[in-house]
Amino acid sequence: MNRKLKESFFKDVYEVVKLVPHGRVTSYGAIANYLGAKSSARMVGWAMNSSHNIPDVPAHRVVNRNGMLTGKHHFDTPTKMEELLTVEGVKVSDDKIINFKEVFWDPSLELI
DNA sequence: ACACTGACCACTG
DNA sequence: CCAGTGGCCAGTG
Repeated sequence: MNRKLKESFFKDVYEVVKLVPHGRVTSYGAIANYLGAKSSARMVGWAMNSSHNIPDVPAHRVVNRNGMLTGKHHFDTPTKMEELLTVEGVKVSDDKIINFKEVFWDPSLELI
C-alpha cells in the first residue's frame, strides 16, 4: 500500500470516529462498511492502533460488533475506556456495553 | 520470501 | 447455539 493511500485511509477512519456523537458508539465493521470495499474491519482496528498520536479521536467509542471493549488494553490504563464510556452515559459491565443497540451509531445510516 | 499475528466479521454445519 | 473456518491487509520476526 502506498504511503499516500494509507494516510488517506487513516484520515477517513479518524474523520468517521470524530463524527460519532457524544454518548454513542460504533463498530469497526460499521466504519469499514461505510468507507467501502477498500477497507476491512481488521484495517480499521489497525488504524485505531496507530491513532495514539492523533488528538480528538475518541477511540473509546469504537468497539467490536458485539459491543465488547476489545480495545481497552490499548489505552493508557485498562479502565480508561470503560470510565470514559460510563461518564458519557453508556452502560458498561464485564467489558461489554449493556445498552449497545440503543447507543449504537452506524455511519452508513446516520451520515449522508 | 515465509509464517504468524491482530482493537474484526460473516458464513457454515 | 457454539465452534470452526476463511477472508480481509499490513506489520513483524
